[in-house]
This record gives sequence, structure tokens and C-alpha cells, in this order.
Amino acid sequence: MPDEIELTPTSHIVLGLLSMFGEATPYDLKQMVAASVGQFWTLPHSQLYDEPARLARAEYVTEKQEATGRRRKLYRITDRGQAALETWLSVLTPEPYVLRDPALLKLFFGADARTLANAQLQTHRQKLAEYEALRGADTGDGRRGPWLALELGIRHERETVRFWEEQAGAHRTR
Amino acid sequence: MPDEIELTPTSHIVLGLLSMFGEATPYDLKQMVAASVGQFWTLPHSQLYDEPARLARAEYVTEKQEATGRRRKLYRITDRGQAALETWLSVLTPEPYVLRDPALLKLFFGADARTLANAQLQTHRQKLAEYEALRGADTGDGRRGPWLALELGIRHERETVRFWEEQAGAHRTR
DNA sequence: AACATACCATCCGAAACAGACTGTTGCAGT
DNA sequence: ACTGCAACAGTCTGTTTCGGATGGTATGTT
Repeated sequence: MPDEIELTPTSHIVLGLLSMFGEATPYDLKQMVAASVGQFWTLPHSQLYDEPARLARAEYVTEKQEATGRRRKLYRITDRGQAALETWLSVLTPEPYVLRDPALLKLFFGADARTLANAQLQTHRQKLAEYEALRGADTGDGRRGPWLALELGIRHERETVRFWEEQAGAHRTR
Repeated sequence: MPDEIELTPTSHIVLGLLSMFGEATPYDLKQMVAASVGQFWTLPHSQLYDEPARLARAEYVTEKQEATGRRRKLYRITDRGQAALETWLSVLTPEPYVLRDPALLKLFFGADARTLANAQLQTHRQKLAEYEALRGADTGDGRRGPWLALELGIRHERETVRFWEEQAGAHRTR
């Protein structure tokens, strides 16, 4: 009988990636996260070793060990896992999103907007360029999701850049 | 001799609020956070009891206990604290911002964009309205910071609403 | 006096986090 | 064949943070 565990966002990321890519080792997951969802949802890589193990105990994924070599652990999503993923995807709870921007905090507490702006512009222009490059590299494999998520990211960045540009150009704050 | 502690974003929020409002109890801080910076930087209220105490040990703030009644603890920023705050405000490290949006995660992993969009529109339209109401209620007390932070929040929300509107209206995803 | 309702504070187990640390494998150059 | 190095892969551990359960206290009301 499987353990009852609570599924966190991290759980769903693992399930989602396994569902997309089939079998994977934690290390693979780490790469996948870095290349995709890690852009907007960071997690320490150690989680990607703990979480699959936890999911395995609850039978959302299976764990298999390589017989040879490094004897890495291979995970694969189960039907139970797939079902849980789909449920999560279809449930519409108005979950709160979180934006944590230290620069915004500084702005709030009175940092000089112009100085801040120049630093922020660097960061966000670069991020924007990255995203746009990614979009160009889109394989168009039929999955809309990643593309759409990227699109929203781009829009946010564009708006952010616009904002800081104004701050950089604006007359000195009193 | 004061303890050496590391100042986290939470620390700076506490210092910032104390600097703005003078003396405050943790409960006051809780209210302040909820009404202002909590919009874009959430923290459990328990932190607002722990953190000032920690800051007091390092002499960034003073702690005084009411002599009567509830004997609540009153905190006030010290010169040392004020200095630390100003340093933080002026230092330009390209600190990473974090956006964690469960809806974005779902979108990424293939949730139906239209369905998601309708739920998201509700949330974000409401948020936008809230922000705009706040802006209207601006006291114009000479502090630009809070107003600017709010402004960026509004822009993000507007862009987000626009995005989800498109998703709601778009032809079914394949 | 009894009750309701804010108001206010503490505590604690469970997650998450950051990152140092260790070990492995394959390959490039010699 | 040997060495050295980069990329690969995983483990471990001490802190923070989280989130909410819990439990008091003041104030006003019936």
C-alpha cells in the first residue's frame, strides 16, 4: 500500500518532466529543470534527488537502479502519477503567485530610482535577450505549453525593461 | 559587543518599516507588511516576531517592553540599523528576482490554456483593481518609492491580464 | 457576569534551502 | 599505458523558512 504524501509544486515538476521525457535520472531532471522550468521556478538540485525518492514511496513513479556502471537511479512515471499530474493540471485553484524582487524592495524603501534602474536594465535586458533566443530556437514539437510560458516571461521582461527605462530617463526623484 | 548577523531581505523589510514609521510592535509590523510590501513579498507573520528580536541582538534595533498591560515589545531602529539600511539601498548587486506562479507551471506542463485563462483572469483582474484603488488612495506624502513599486506592480498585472485575455479568446490549442 | 470579538504572541514539526563535499568516468595529450 | 582534467553524478548537513495550531489578553456588549 503506497504511502500517502502531499504533492507540492516540486512534485508536480518532477511528474511533469517525467511525463514529458519518459525515464530519467535525477541528474537528467536537473538538466531539464535548468533548461526549462528553472527559468521561472528555481529549486535546489538536491531536491531532485529527494523528491523522486519520495514520489517512489507513494508509487507515483517507479525507481529502477542501473545494473552496471554508476548504478544510477532511473525514474519513470506510473499511471497513478500520470493521473495525479492530470488532476493537478485540470484543477483550477486560484493559487497565489509570488514575485520576489529585491530591486523592487529597494525601490519601495527609497533607493534612488535612477541608479537602481541602470543596474536593473542590464539584468533584464539580458534576460529578455535570452528568452528571445530561446523562442527562436523553438523546436515546434507540438507542445504549446512551454512556448506559452516563455511568451508570458518575455512580456513580463519587456514591461519591466520599459519601466526601468523610464526610471533611468526620468528627472531625478525628489 | 553586538552579535554579527547576516541581513536577509526580511531584515531589510523590518529595518525599512521601522525607519519609515518609527516605533512599532511586531503586530504593527504585521499590519504594515500586509498593507504594503506584503503585496509583492510575502512572509509568515511569525517571522515578524523572530526577526526584530534577532536584529535587536545585533543592535540594529532597540527593544523595549511596555511596562504595563500586554507588555508588548516595541522596536525602534538604531543608527547602526539606519546605516545598514542605507548601505543596502545603495548597493547594486544584480540580485535575482523570483517569480513563482503555479498557473505558469500548469501552462508549461500542458494545462488547457483557455480553461486556465478564465481562472487566471479573475485573479489578476481583481488584483489589478486593488492596485489601482491603492494608487488612487495615494497620500502623496512625498515618498516616491512605494508609489513606483506599485506602478510596476500595476504594469505587470496589466500585461498578465492581457496575456490571459488572449489565451481565453484564442482558438483552441492543439 | 457572561460572552463575543478583536487583538496579540509563541511555538514547533516539517520542508526547503544553499552549497560544500565526495566520488566517477571518459578522454586528450603525452 | 599513464596522467590530468573536465564534465558527470550524487550525498550530506546545518540553517532558515514556512505555515499554521494554539493560547493567551484586552475591550466592548448584552
